[in-house]
Amino acid sequence: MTLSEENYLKAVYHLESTFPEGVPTNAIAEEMKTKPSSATDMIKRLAEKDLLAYKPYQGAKLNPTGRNHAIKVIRKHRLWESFLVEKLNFSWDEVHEIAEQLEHIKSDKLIRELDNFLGNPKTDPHGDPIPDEDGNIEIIQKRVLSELEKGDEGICVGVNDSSSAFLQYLDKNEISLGKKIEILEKEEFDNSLVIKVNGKSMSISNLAANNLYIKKYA
Amino acid sequence: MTLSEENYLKAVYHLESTFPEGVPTNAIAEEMKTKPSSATDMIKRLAEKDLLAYKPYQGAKLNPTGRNHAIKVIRKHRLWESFLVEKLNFSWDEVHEIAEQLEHIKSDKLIRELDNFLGNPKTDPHGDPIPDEDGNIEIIQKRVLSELEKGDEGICVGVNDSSSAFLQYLDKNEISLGKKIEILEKEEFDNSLVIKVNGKSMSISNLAANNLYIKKYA
DNA sequence: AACAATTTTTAGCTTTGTCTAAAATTTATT
DNA sequence: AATAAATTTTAGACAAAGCTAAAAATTGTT
Repeated sequence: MTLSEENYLKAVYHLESTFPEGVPTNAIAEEMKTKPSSATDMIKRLAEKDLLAYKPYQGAKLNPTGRNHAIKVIRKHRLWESFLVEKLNFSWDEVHEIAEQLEHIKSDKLIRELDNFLGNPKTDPHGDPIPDEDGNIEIIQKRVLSELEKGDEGICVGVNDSSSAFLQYLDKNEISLGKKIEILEKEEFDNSLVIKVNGKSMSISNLAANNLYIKKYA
Repeated sequence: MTLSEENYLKAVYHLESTFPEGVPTNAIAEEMKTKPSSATDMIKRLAEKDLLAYKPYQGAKLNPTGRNHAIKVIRKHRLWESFLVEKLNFSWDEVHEIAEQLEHIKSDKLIRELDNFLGNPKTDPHGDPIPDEDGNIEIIQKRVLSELEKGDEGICVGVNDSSSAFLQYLDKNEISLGKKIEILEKEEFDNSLVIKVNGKSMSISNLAANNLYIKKYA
């Protein structure tokens, strides 16, 4: 399994939630920042290797073997991100690129020991669940902040956009995982929200609210 | 700088102590487990990129830029080996292959933080010196055990052969870095030695004694 | 000095993963 | 249903890094 093959599997895995009937070539190409023709080539190779199902013009669907591989890579990515933040003083907006490299290191023992060393964390620094050794991945029920209604309350459990820009915006406004958020107002005009967090009220754009995951209080 | 280029630089660096007048193509090919023709190709590319001096049939010589790159890779390799042993319960014979992968991860901050996290170790688990951030590498004055004479004493400071087989042999005989070793006898016939270590005497073959570095007491 | 042996280089081919441009297929629109 | 638009695939090229086989240069031996 080459580095590039692993990255494609991961891309297909992530896109499957948006395209459950088959992930389009163009979507894969965009995710991988390559051209559709390149994506086609790679998808064919992965189908050849029996990691996914592919019918021309019908998109790609991981089979259990391929999904397993993808999940293993994701497990490694999220464990390394946790390591960087917990042990090496990285902030949550600095870890993605490095974890993209580290996730391809091959050693079962390494990742098992790393998991133990970190105390078997359940989620990574962005709130995403870390699959266990057998590939089981906990589905955290979450919704985007913008879905909530006036008066609703919840806690911040993750982000959809892991870009430095967004994460630093959150840092600046003291919004982090575990924080309690209450909807004070919904502005019809631009779908922005007024929320209460840290006892203070602030305004948050629809774009930002679309990228913040909340677990609503029951 | 590709992974392969980094590995070649490292190979040339290691071979320069044996071939100070220029590292022969064949030696590089052997070290890299490729064919001489492949080595020639790569050496030319590295010369093209101004990392080493190359004249056909004259071997390769790193220039300061190339040497710097090589040392950085070696620094990363040895820090990762230390991490694996100190933090993740690896033994010294298990770390080499994984460090070969980890040494290519690109992030200055990562390696700086890792160094601090480990408490800025001076040597790796095999006794090899870890270069500092500026590429300064301490030359530990050492000699192979087989050079010592009857009655000499010293402490074990490193190994020349990092193979699992050799390291496990040392483990089995409770020889590790820092151990005091005294030469009780030299056997003329096969150049084996009788040594005292851990208060017990044992016999050690010439081959083994050639791969164990000792710092002789002044 | 001449020939043999060794070392090194060159030339040409392969695979991986990318690209562009053109062809084919599917979807949308009138 | 026919045509336009969008998507996807095919065909052919390219760079990296390796290979084999053959040529060239160097070194060693008589």
